[in-house]
Amino acid sequence: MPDLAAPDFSLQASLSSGQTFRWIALDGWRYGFIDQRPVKVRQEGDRLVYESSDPALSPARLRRYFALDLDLPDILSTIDVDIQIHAAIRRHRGLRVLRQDGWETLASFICASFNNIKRIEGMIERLCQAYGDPVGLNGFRGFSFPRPEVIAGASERRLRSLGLGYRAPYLRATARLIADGALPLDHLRRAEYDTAKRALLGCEGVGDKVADCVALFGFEKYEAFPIDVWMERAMRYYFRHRRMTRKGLHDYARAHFGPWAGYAQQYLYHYVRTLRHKVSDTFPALNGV
DNA sequence: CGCCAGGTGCTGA
DNA sequence: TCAGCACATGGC
Repeated sequence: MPDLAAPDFSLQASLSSGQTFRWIALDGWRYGFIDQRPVKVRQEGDRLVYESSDPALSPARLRRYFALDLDLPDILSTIDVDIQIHAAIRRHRGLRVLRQDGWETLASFICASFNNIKRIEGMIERLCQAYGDPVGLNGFRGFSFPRPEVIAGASERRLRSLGLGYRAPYLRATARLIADGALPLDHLRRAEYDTAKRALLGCEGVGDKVADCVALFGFEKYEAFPIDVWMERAMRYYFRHRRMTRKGLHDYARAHFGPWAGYAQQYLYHYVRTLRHKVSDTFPALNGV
Protein backbone atom coordinates (compact mmCIF):
# COMPACT_ATOMS: atom_id res chain seq x y z
CA MET A 1 0.00 0.00 0.00
CA PRO A 2 1.45 3.40 -0.97
CA ASP A 3 2.52 5.91 1.63
CA LEU A 4 4.33 9.21 1.98
CA ALA A 5 6.41 11.05 4.53
CA ALA A 6 4.30 13.01 6.99
CA PRO A 7 6.52 14.67 9.59
CA ASP A 8 4.98 17.13 12.05
CA PHE A 9 1.53 15.93 11.11
CA SER A 10 -1.64 14.98 12.96
CA LEU A 11 -4.27 13.53 10.66
CA GLN A 12 -6.74 13.39 13.54
CA ALA A 13 -6.38 17.08 14.45
CA SER A 14 -6.42 18.16 10.82
CA LEU A 15 -9.60 16.29 9.92
CA SER A 16 -11.53 16.96 13.12
CA SER A 17 -10.89 20.68 13.52
CA GLY A 18 -13.93 21.96 11.65
CA GLN A 19 -12.26 22.82 8.37
CA THR A 20 -13.66 19.85 6.44
CA PHE A 21 -17.02 18.08 6.75
CA ARG A 22 -16.86 14.98 4.58
CA TRP A 23 -14.19 12.60 5.91
CA ILE A 24 -15.67 9.42 7.40
CA ALA A 25 -13.98 7.15 9.95
CA LEU A 26 -14.41 3.49 9.01
CA ASP A 27 -12.44 0.36 9.92
CA GLY A 28 -9.45 2.31 11.19
CA TRP A 29 -9.29 4.40 8.04
CA ARG A 30 -10.52 7.85 7.06
CA TYR A 31 -12.48 7.87 3.81
CA GLY A 32 -12.85 11.05 1.84
CA PHE A 33 -12.47 12.73 -1.50
CA ILE A 34 -9.62 14.51 -3.22
CA ASP A 35 -10.36 15.92 -6.68
CA GLN A 36 -13.78 14.18 -6.56
CA ARG A 37 -12.01 10.84 -6.26
CA PRO A 38 -12.52 8.56 -3.26
CA VAL A 39 -9.46 7.82 -1.17
CA LYS A 40 -8.74 6.34 2.24
CA VAL A 41 -5.90 7.37 4.51
CA ARG A 42 -4.35 6.32 7.81
CA GLN A 43 -1.46 7.73 9.77
CA GLU A 44 1.26 5.36 10.95
CA GLY A 45 3.84 7.29 12.90
CA ASP A 46 5.25 9.88 10.56
CA ARG A 47 3.98 8.14 7.45
CA LEU A 48 0.64 8.68 5.76
CA VAL A 49 -0.66 5.44 4.24
CA TYR A 50 -3.35 5.66 1.60
CA GLU A 51 -5.28 3.73 -0.99
CA SER A 52 -7.23 4.79 -4.01
CA SER A 53 -8.49 3.02 -7.08
CA ASP A 54 -7.57 6.06 -9.15
CA PRO A 55 -3.92 6.41 -10.21
CA ALA A 56 -4.43 10.14 -10.63
CA LEU A 57 -4.21 10.42 -6.86
CA SER A 58 -0.43 10.41 -6.70
CA PRO A 59 1.65 10.79 -3.55
CA ALA A 60 2.41 14.31 -4.73
CA ARG A 61 -1.30 15.06 -4.91
CA LEU A 62 -1.93 13.87 -1.35
CA ARG A 63 1.15 15.66 -0.12
CA ARG A 64 -0.30 18.84 -1.49
CA TYR A 65 -3.83 18.27 -0.15
CA PHE A 66 -2.56 17.64 3.37
CA ALA A 67 -0.09 20.54 3.08
CA LEU A 68 2.83 18.26 3.89
CA ASP A 69 5.06 20.33 1.63
CA LEU A 70 4.96 23.21 4.11
CA ASP A 71 7.51 23.52 6.90
CA LEU A 72 5.11 23.43 9.84
CA PRO A 73 7.68 24.06 12.62
CA ASP A 74 8.74 27.17 10.74
CA ILE A 75 5.13 28.36 10.40
CA LEU A 76 4.34 27.68 14.04
CA SER A 77 7.42 29.56 15.19
CA THR A 78 6.10 32.70 13.50
CA ILE A 79 2.70 32.58 15.25
CA ASP A 80 3.89 31.33 18.64
CA VAL A 81 3.86 34.81 20.10
CA ASP A 82 2.02 34.48 23.44
CA ILE A 83 1.08 31.92 26.07
CA GLN A 84 -2.44 31.21 24.76
CA ILE A 85 -1.45 30.29 21.22
CA HIS A 86 1.52 28.49 22.74
CA ALA A 87 -0.83 26.24 24.72
CA ALA A 88 -2.96 25.58 21.63
CA ILE A 89 0.11 24.64 19.59
CA ARG A 90 1.42 22.41 22.34
CA ARG A 91 -1.85 20.51 22.50
CA HIS A 92 -2.56 20.15 18.78
CA ARG A 93 0.86 20.24 17.15
CA GLY A 94 0.61 18.65 13.72
CA LEU A 95 -2.69 20.27 12.78
CA ARG A 96 -2.40 21.47 9.20
CA VAL A 97 -4.69 23.66 7.14
CA LEU A 98 -5.85 21.42 4.29
CA ARG A 99 -5.92 22.58 0.68
CA GLN A 100 -9.49 21.78 -0.24
CA ASP A 101 -11.45 22.28 -3.42
CA GLY A 102 -12.53 25.90 -3.79
CA TRP A 103 -16.10 25.32 -4.89
CA GLU A 104 -16.78 22.63 -2.31
CA THR A 105 -15.37 24.87 0.41
CA LEU A 106 -17.47 27.82 -0.73
CA ALA A 107 -20.68 25.76 -0.87
CA SER A 108 -19.93 24.05 2.44
CA PHE A 109 -19.34 27.25 4.37
CA ILE A 110 -22.46 28.88 2.98
CA CYS A 111 -24.25 25.94 4.58
CA ALA A 112 -22.16 26.37 7.74
CA SER A 113 -23.38 29.84 8.64
CA PHE A 114 -25.35 30.16 11.89
CA ASN A 115 -25.27 26.38 12.21
CA ASN A 116 -23.53 23.60 14.10
CA ILE A 117 -21.01 21.13 12.77
CA LYS A 118 -23.15 18.01 13.24
CA ARG A 119 -25.96 19.46 11.21
CA ILE A 120 -23.58 20.91 8.61
CA GLU A 121 -22.20 17.43 8.02
CA GLY A 122 -25.70 16.03 7.59
CA MET A 123 -26.78 18.80 5.23
CA ILE A 124 -23.75 18.35 3.00
CA GLU A 125 -24.13 14.57 2.97
CA ARG A 126 -27.77 14.87 1.87
CA LEU A 127 -26.75 17.41 -0.75
CA CYS A 128 -24.24 14.92 -2.15
CA GLN A 129 -26.73 12.05 -2.06
CA ALA A 130 -29.28 14.12 -3.94
CA TYR A 131 -27.03 15.73 -6.55
CA GLY A 132 -23.66 13.95 -6.57
CA ASP A 133 -22.54 10.76 -8.28
CA PRO A 134 -22.31 7.44 -6.42
CA VAL A 135 -18.77 6.18 -5.92
CA GLY A 136 -17.25 3.35 -3.95
CA LEU A 137 -13.93 2.29 -2.49
CA ASN A 138 -13.69 -1.08 -0.76
CA GLY A 139 -16.57 -1.17 1.71
CA PHE A 140 -17.14 2.56 1.50
CA ARG A 141 -20.10 3.89 -0.47
CA GLY A 142 -20.35 7.61 -0.96
CA PHE A 143 -21.30 10.40 -3.31
CA SER A 144 -19.14 12.99 -5.01
CA PHE A 145 -19.72 16.65 -4.23
CA PRO A 146 -22.19 18.06 -6.78
CA ARG A 147 -20.88 20.39 -9.46
CA PRO A 148 -22.05 24.01 -9.45
CA GLU A 149 -24.01 23.50 -12.67
CA VAL A 150 -26.14 20.86 -10.96
CA ILE A 151 -26.86 22.95 -7.87
CA ALA A 152 -27.59 25.91 -10.13
CA GLY A 153 -30.41 23.91 -11.71
CA ALA A 154 -31.87 22.66 -8.43
CA SER A 155 -35.18 23.92 -7.13
CA GLU A 156 -35.23 25.92 -3.94
CA ARG A 157 -37.98 23.65 -2.62
CA ARG A 158 -35.83 20.54 -3.06
CA LEU A 159 -32.80 22.21 -1.50
CA ARG A 160 -34.94 23.18 1.48
CA SER A 161 -36.17 19.61 1.75
CA LEU A 162 -32.55 18.59 2.35
CA GLY A 163 -32.59 20.77 5.47
CA LEU A 164 -30.69 23.77 4.13
CA GLY A 165 -33.29 26.20 5.49
CA TYR A 166 -32.91 29.82 4.44
CA ARG A 167 -29.47 29.02 3.00
CA ALA A 168 -31.08 27.21 0.06
CA PRO A 169 -31.52 30.29 -2.17
CA TYR A 170 -28.05 31.56 -1.18
CA LEU A 171 -26.40 28.33 -2.24
CA ARG A 172 -28.27 28.19 -5.53
CA ALA A 173 -27.52 31.82 -6.37
CA THR A 174 -23.83 31.26 -5.67
CA ALA A 175 -23.82 28.08 -7.76
CA ARG A 176 -25.30 30.06 -10.63
CA LEU A 177 -22.61 32.69 -10.28
CA ILE A 178 -19.96 29.99 -10.65
CA ALA A 179 -21.78 28.11 -13.41
CA ASP A 180 -22.28 31.30 -15.42
CA GLY A 181 -18.61 32.15 -15.17
CA ALA A 182 -19.37 35.42 -13.37
CA LEU A 183 -17.05 34.35 -10.55
CA PRO A 184 -13.95 32.60 -11.94
CA LEU A 185 -12.76 30.58 -8.97
CA ASP A 186 -9.62 29.47 -10.83
CA HIS A 187 -8.28 32.99 -10.69
CA LEU A 188 -8.69 33.28 -6.94
CA ARG A 189 -5.94 30.79 -6.19
CA ARG A 190 -3.35 33.15 -7.56
CA ALA A 191 -5.01 36.34 -6.34
CA GLU A 192 -4.02 38.32 -3.26
CA TYR A 193 -6.02 37.80 -0.09
CA ASP A 194 -7.88 41.12 -0.37
CA THR A 195 -8.82 40.51 -3.99
CA ALA A 196 -10.00 36.97 -3.34
CA LYS A 197 -12.01 37.99 -0.30
CA ARG A 198 -13.69 40.87 -2.11
CA ALA A 199 -14.70 38.52 -4.92
CA LEU A 200 -16.10 35.96 -2.49
CA LEU A 201 -18.10 38.66 -0.70
CA GLY A 202 -20.02 39.11 -3.94
CA CYS A 203 -21.77 35.78 -3.33
CA GLU A 204 -25.09 35.67 -1.52
CA GLY A 205 -24.77 34.11 1.90
CA VAL A 206 -21.09 35.03 2.08
CA GLY A 207 -20.06 37.63 4.65
CA ASP A 208 -16.72 38.33 6.35
CA LYS A 209 -16.53 35.08 8.25
CA VAL A 210 -17.51 32.72 5.44
CA ALA A 211 -15.28 34.58 2.98
CA ASP A 212 -12.33 34.16 5.35
CA CYS A 213 -13.02 30.44 5.77
CA VAL A 214 -13.20 29.93 2.02
CA ALA A 215 -10.10 32.04 1.40
CA LEU A 216 -8.17 30.05 4.02
CA PHE A 217 -9.41 26.50 3.46
CA GLY A 218 -10.14 26.66 -0.26
CA PHE A 219 -7.70 29.20 -1.69
CA GLU A 220 -4.56 29.08 0.42
CA LYS A 221 -4.91 32.61 1.83
CA TYR A 222 -3.07 32.06 5.08
CA GLU A 223 -3.54 35.65 6.25
CA ALA A 224 -7.29 35.04 6.51
CA PHE A 225 -8.57 34.92 10.11
CA PRO A 226 -12.20 33.75 10.26
CA ILE A 227 -14.06 34.83 13.39
CA ASP A 228 -17.08 32.73 14.32
CA VAL A 229 -18.88 32.73 17.67
CA TRP A 230 -16.20 30.55 19.27
CA MET A 231 -13.33 32.70 18.11
CA GLU A 232 -15.16 35.89 19.05
CA ARG A 233 -15.72 34.59 22.56
CA ALA A 234 -12.10 33.55 22.90
CA MET A 235 -10.75 36.76 21.43
CA ARG A 236 -12.71 38.96 23.81
CA TYR A 237 -11.01 37.33 26.77
CA TYR A 238 -7.77 36.81 24.95
CA PHE A 239 -7.17 40.38 23.90
CA ARG A 240 -9.16 42.09 26.62
CA HIS A 241 -10.98 44.06 23.97
CA ARG A 242 -14.54 43.14 24.75
CA ARG A 243 -15.93 46.25 23.18
CA MET A 244 -14.29 45.78 19.82
CA THR A 245 -16.46 44.90 16.85
CA ARG A 246 -15.84 41.67 15.00
CA LYS A 247 -13.98 43.61 12.38
CA GLY A 248 -11.85 45.17 15.08
CA LEU A 249 -10.96 41.76 16.50
CA HIS A 250 -10.26 40.51 13.00
CA ASP A 251 -7.84 43.30 12.13
CA TYR A 252 -6.20 43.10 15.54
CA ALA A 253 -5.63 39.35 15.23
CA ARG A 254 -4.18 39.60 11.74
CA ALA A 255 -1.70 42.22 12.89
CA HIS A 256 -0.91 40.22 16.02
CA PHE A 257 -0.18 36.91 14.28
CA GLY A 258 1.09 38.04 10.90
CA PRO A 259 1.05 36.33 7.49
CA TRP A 260 0.23 32.89 8.96
CA ALA A 261 -2.66 34.19 11.08
CA GLY A 262 -4.94 31.58 9.53
CA TYR A 263 -2.91 28.82 11.15
CA ALA A 264 -3.14 30.60 14.50
CA GLN A 265 -6.89 30.86 14.10
CA GLN A 266 -7.24 27.16 13.35
CA TYR A 267 -5.15 26.13 16.34
CA LEU A 268 -7.08 28.44 18.66
CA TYR A 269 -10.44 27.37 17.27
CA HIS A 270 -9.71 23.68 17.72
CA TYR A 271 -8.23 24.37 21.14
CA VAL A 272 -11.20 26.22 22.60
CA ARG A 273 -13.68 23.84 20.98
CA THR A 274 -12.10 20.79 22.59
CA LEU A 275 -11.78 22.18 26.10
CA ARG A 276 -13.90 20.54 28.77
CA HIS A 277 -14.41 23.79 30.62
CA LYS A 278 -15.47 27.27 29.59
CA VAL A 279 -13.37 29.60 27.52
CA SER A 280 -13.47 32.09 30.38
CA ASP A 281 -11.62 29.56 32.54
CA THR A 282 -8.93 29.20 29.91
CA PHE A 283 -8.55 32.93 29.51
CA PRO A 284 -9.13 34.01 33.10
CA ALA A 285 -7.56 37.43 32.80
CA LEU A 286 -10.92 39.13 32.72
CA ASN A 287 -12.89 37.07 35.19
CA GLY A 288 -15.13 39.40 37.09
CA VAL A 289 -14.40 42.38 34.89
C1' DC B 1 -38.52 22.62 26.57
C1' DG B 2 -35.04 26.51 25.78
C1' DC B 3 -30.53 27.43 24.18
C1' DC B 4 -27.08 27.18 20.82
C1' DA B 5 -24.68 26.77 16.42
C1' DG B 6 -17.64 28.01 12.16
C1' DG B 7 -23.51 34.53 10.37
C1' DT B 8 -25.75 37.12 6.76
C1' DG B 9 -28.86 40.52 4.84
C1' DC B 10 -31.61 44.26 5.70
C1' DT B 11 -33.04 48.43 7.92
C1' DG B 12 -32.72 52.64 10.19
C1' DA B 13 -29.92 55.88 12.68
C1' DT C 1 -20.09 52.91 9.62
C1' DC C 2 -22.66 50.39 13.28
C1' DA C 3 -26.40 48.35 16.18
C1' DG C 4 -30.58 45.67 16.12
C1' DC C 5 -33.38 42.22 14.16
C1' DA C 6 -35.26 38.11 11.47
C1' DC C 7 -34.01 33.97 9.83
C1' DA C 8 -34.64 27.59 9.40
C1' DT C 9 -33.31 23.67 11.62
C1' DG C 10 -31.99 20.09 14.63
C1' DG C 11 -28.56 18.57 18.34
C1' DC C 12 -28.23 18.64 23.05
